[in-house]
Amino acid sequence: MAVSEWNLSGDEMCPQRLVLEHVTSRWGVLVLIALEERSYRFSELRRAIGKVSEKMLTQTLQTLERDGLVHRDAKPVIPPRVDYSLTDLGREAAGQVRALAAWTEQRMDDVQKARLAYDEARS
Amino acid sequence: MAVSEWNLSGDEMCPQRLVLEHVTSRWGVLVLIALEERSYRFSELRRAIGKVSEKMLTQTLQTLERDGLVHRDAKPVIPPRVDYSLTDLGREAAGQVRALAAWTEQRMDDVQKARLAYDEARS
DNA sequence: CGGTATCCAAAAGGATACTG
DNA sequence: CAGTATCCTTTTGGATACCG
Repeated sequence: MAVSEWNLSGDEMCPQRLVLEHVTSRWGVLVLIALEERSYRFSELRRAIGKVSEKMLTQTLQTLERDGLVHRDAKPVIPPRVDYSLTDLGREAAGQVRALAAWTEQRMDDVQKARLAYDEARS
Repeated sequence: MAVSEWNLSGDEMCPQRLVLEHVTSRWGVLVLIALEERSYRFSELRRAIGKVSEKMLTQTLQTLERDGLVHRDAKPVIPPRVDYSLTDLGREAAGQVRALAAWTEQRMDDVQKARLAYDEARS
């Protein structure tokens, strides 16, 4: 696919670009990596991730569910209990995201050095 | 690395997370994929990508240059000529990003189906 | 040509209160 | 518990004007 086709046409993005944004979004990345290990309940996931607001976690989970990456299992009990897990498609996505995350971790030293050199050259 | 460590601590993100944001940012993705093919001049790159403003392209290129992913070669001529290319580190990053992009392209049909099913179930 | 600086509109994100 | 609804703040992005 050509570079220019990954861009906006008129006012909207191409659909691929949207999925890419969803899985690489601020909380999307963390949700996918967390759920790759095991399934989580809503509040449990919220604590695991750390500082995400209810609103953003809900929004992120709904987006990923709609894209078919996350499975939502709401048990009809009181108090409510909802379990989230990855679908097969979601596991593929999580693998890709984790690869990218692992790369940044692996090359972080090189990036830090580059930043120091860059800042140095300009001070 | 544990999930919670990929998150914010106090007010700032962990450095890995920042690099991840840079390479997966709206224009960062397109810049990396474009420069993976060949080097570009500023305006040429702008046309190739399509609808990016000067400001955002400049900002994106500076961020990626600072992270050591993009090499900036400013020729001392009039009119000015600046060539952008990938560093070795940048080529690695571009490979990862392209893998993720290729995945979204490959699985787009499944995602579309999931979306239709999701919307259907709620209408 | 390849930027920088400034201003403004739009979108993302968070705090709080409320509900089944 | 797991959300929804509302309001408000912060961030992002683009248009415009100017400079070396």
